[in-house]
Amino acid sequence: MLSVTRPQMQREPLDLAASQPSGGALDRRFRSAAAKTLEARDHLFFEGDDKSHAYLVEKGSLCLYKTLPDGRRQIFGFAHAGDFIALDCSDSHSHNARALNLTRLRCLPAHVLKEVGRSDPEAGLQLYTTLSEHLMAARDLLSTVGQRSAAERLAGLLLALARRSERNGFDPWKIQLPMTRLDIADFLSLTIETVSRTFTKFRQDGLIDLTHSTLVTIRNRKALESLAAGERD
Amino acid sequence: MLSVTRPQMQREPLDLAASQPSGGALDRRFRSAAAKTLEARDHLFFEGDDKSHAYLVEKGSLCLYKTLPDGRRQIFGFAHAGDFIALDCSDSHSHNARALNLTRLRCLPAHVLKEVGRSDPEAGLQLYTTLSEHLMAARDLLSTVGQRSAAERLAGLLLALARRSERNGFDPWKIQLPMTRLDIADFLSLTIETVSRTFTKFRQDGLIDLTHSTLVTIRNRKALESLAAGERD
DNA sequence: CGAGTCGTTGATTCTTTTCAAAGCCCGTGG
DNA sequence: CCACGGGCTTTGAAAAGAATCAACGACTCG
Repeated sequence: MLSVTRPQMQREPLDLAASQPSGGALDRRFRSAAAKTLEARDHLFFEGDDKSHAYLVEKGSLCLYKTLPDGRRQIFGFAHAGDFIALDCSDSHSHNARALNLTRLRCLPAHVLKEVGRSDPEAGLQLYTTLSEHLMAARDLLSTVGQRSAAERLAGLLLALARRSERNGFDPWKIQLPMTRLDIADFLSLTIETVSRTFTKFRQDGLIDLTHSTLVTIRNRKALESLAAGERD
Repeated sequence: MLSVTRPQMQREPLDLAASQPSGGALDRRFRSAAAKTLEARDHLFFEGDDKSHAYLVEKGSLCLYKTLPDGRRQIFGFAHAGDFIALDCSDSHSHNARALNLTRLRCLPAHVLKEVGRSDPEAGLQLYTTLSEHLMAARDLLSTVGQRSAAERLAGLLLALARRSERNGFDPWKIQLPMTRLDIADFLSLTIETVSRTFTKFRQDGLIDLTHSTLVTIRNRKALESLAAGERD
């Protein structure tokens, strides 16, 4: 391994949605755009589709993913209220977007987005910052998936969800999972069995309670944090 | 697994450097900026450092990586001549950058970059496209690392290097590896032993020749491509 | 020539996946 | 109200793939 003699600052890993306090100049453009509603499991778009619009999530949540020809799936993020989707600059979508539950979005035509980026410096800046955050999120997930064990990955996800919970004014100790085991597995690059077993292990070790398969109560945050930090016990 | 009934278009996986034909408006800004030279193994910057500049590589190559507290390392890209580094919009560097060999760069002060993005629409657009490409590269690598086997990952890397070779006017069948086994391992999230064994296996199976550990000749491109595509034999 | 770095190979271990089966939850309909 | 069915989750046993530990070989630079 490479030895680096400099101190390292770790960003919060797995910050699912790098959503800033909404209300930027870009937000305003979206809020006046056409609305759209999706049922659970509906796709907003598929990989390869022409990119007609960029989107702002107003309510609900979606998962963003890619698949290999044989069906293996990699989720690289979940988008929640306040998050932007498909901000990148390409003519066709580079991934799929599917609603996890009832979802409402605002749809800004792609050419308008490009025009806004050019003509409105403030919106352009927010576009730039948001894209940067998406990039950092992707790289963080990459190093999580590439370097961490199953337990470390799941601990990181639970803490990220807890932080999100807290940010939204909910109890940071009780996490209502918005996604299934399969979604978690495909996000963390594990199988559902491994995810399930890791949940069970966390419960047995007293790190969490599992009232229900979708309701996690954190019992030992310290332990989860030290796992997620990746210090290799 | 999720069943999607739509056709899927795969982007080229592992396009290491999404470098456009240089000569954009952004390039011009950099070319007139201060130059800097790094020896092999020198760091350009570390994670957490204040971001003073963004960079354009003029000659040589660097690797961009993150490390966990215990030293595990994830390389998420290599930057070669014509590539931009640290274009993202944050006050401190989110990763490390280290020269693989003798490297020359142009350094544009961060505040100038921001100003250029705001005031020069054409440069702003190139900034936007380049950042988008970096984002797609990160997501591609994520799904490679998350979903593919060791052989599939290495095949993908070799083909990406071959394409780069070709793009630069070199023989697309002979690849001069610019990085060590450790770099490859940390890029593909494998160990050096697994990388080495996979090279050996490719050689034994007649997919490549290994004149030297850093000189790969492609003998069966079809087979490599079908591996890299990820169709699961 | 010798030290050191990098790469290869072998034997073994470990984590995670795969395959298989059973349990649970929840909505539907009798 | 309870039985039935289907999807999701859990659990177990076996297998596979990659990591780890260890040793050796090749090449480079003093």
